[in-house]
Amino acid sequence: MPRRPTIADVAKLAGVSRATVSFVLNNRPGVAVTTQGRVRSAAAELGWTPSTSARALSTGRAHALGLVLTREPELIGTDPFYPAFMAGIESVISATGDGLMLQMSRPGKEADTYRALAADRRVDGVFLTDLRADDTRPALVAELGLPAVVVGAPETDTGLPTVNLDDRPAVRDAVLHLAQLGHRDIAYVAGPDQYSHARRRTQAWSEALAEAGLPAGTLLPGGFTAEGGARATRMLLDLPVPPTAIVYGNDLSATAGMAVAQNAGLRLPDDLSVVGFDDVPLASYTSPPLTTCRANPVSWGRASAQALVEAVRTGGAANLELEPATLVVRGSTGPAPVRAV
Amino acid sequence: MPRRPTIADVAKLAGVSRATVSFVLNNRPGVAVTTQGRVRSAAAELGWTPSTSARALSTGRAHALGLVLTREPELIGTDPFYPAFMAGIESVISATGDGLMLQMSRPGKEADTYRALAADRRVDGVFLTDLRADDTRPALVAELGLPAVVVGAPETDTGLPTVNLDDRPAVRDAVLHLAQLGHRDIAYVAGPDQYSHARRRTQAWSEALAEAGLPAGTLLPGGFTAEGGARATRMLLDLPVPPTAIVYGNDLSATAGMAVAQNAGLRLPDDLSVVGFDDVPLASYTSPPLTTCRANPVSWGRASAQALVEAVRTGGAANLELEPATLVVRGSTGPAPVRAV
DNA sequence: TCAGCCATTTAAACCGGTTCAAACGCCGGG
DNA sequence: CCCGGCGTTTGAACCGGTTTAAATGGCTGA
Repeated sequence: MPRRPTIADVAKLAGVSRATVSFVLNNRPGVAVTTQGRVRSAAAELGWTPSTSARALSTGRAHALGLVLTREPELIGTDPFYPAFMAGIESVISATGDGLMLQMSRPGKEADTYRALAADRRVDGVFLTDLRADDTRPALVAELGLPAVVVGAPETDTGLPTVNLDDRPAVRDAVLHLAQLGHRDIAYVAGPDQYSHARRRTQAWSEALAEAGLPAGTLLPGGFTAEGGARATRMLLDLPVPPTAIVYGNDLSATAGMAVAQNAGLRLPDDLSVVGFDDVPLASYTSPPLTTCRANPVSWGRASAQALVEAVRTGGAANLELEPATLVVRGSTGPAPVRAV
Repeated sequence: MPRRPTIADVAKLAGVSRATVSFVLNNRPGVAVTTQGRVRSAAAELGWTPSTSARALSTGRAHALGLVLTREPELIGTDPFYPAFMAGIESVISATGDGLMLQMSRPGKEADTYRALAADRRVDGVFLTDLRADDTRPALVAELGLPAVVVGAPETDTGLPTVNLDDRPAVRDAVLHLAQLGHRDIAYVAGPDQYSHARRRTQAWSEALAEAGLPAGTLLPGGFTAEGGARATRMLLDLPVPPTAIVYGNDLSATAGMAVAQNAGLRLPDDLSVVGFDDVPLASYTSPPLTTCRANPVSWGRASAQALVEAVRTGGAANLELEPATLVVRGSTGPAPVRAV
């Protein structure tokens, strides 16, 4: 196992000093073209790549970004957001040569995680996802001097660059779509209330009801889980006057809710209309296919990564508003059943 | 923004040399207890944590492990494996103080990814997941001198430490369970054939059929996707004599398959029995609840991380066999329909 | 009293890059 | 012929740790 080459080996082979090699590598002006050529071919011949840790030490930049997954263990893995989001990040940082450091953390323990990331200087900046009401993380990263980008949650001003993708238009369209189909009793099964994005979707539902001139609907927590969706659905169906349509905070809850309704003997969408959120791959293949809302987490990851890279480089970045989520109408929504008066 | 403290600051405050601080930090023997105390409280007072990059440079270890996601973009995110697996990894490396570097890579381009990881010395070792037939990665990491642990795929001897979790007993149990219910025509909707684990499940199905004294069943590709599962199911139901039971390579395909069957007017499990694989959170909440196979990806991640840490430290690790996957019987399997003769 | 030993501590080199001030070689102009 | 200036190159310091060999100092036994 030959020792891997260092900048000194390249310098020797090219017949220049280490400084010159470094200049060429970072294409700094002021190096003769012929010298550049010699250095580059020497580097290529030796297969030399600068050591990340050495470079990190002297530049003070880790060349890595941090993503902390603060979601509850049982929620992580049910959510299609993160993998897609990470794919978006990757598409950006693979170009800049940065790495992505992943940390998992249980809610509540997160502050330590960020503190550790900052203290170790393992990352140059972090993504803040799943912001919650009164989230302490924006203040924390500010205190730590750690560049950060907030993913979502634009209304609470954090003083940090924010990349936002508005869920609300899709939820609003879903409600209006149902209203147009004649539904007047549209319930909502919400995600965990502490998440800003979950609350925002709930709010969009309630505002859209008002906009459509409909009475307030029943609101139940579904926790973004299958179990929560199922339980909420059972409760809704047990009401003296059950809703004719249910909008869910995500597809997982919605799919579970559909199963509950079908087990209860309801036909979808004839007896009950259902709308989800996320447009998971399964959504087109449920029975009936799920009407749902589609965001673009890949573009979100891409934009967030660009913003964070920018923030690391310049100390700040502009807020960015992405294309909002849209409604995808499929078979799980239909005309409201004619109800005995 | 005060400059963050270095080891020199701690040394000065404690009235010792930098070397002593380093010794205390790595709890090396030969430092007086009183000195240790002074150093530790000085470090605590300054809130000092050693810089990862400096440490990485002098020790030659990056204190990070690499996970390359080589799955197709459309498959990533539909699979509950990785998040759970990463949670398992995290539980180990959070104790050792290591980090987890994530890289995404399209199949085919992966060699470059590993090469880059190794060249940059960004990670001390890598997890090799989703091994495929004639996978070049084991040879590659061996050539690069990069410690690695193979996750799954025990039968193809890679010369690398392997952590395995046997899917087959669960699939076998599923087939025997169906046979006992009177099914004689049990089809299989397989995952992508190039993945070793997908092939192994297929093989388990076919062997179990033989063991149960049943004729060979129909085998169709489902690609581990919803769409593939739906398509395969349609083809199976269109057969002159459709199977009375279908085993799917994963829950996603199975769920999509269930929807297709129900849309075709079949009642489950009366007309058709269905078995999945993974036991995703949704599985208990489909209609009917999905009979499926359950592995433990968290324990897999934990064991793999332990093995990789060991391999990095000592240059090798023992192979490890985890508790095999088990069958979870729910409502989607039932007695075979009585068929007109 | 002093050599010798042990426990403890330290100075200095090293890891592999980056960066700045200084040196170099070469040119044209005075 | 010498000097100033420019384009190019380089020596050396520096980043913040680890590690080794050597120095220090206190104690014991002869």
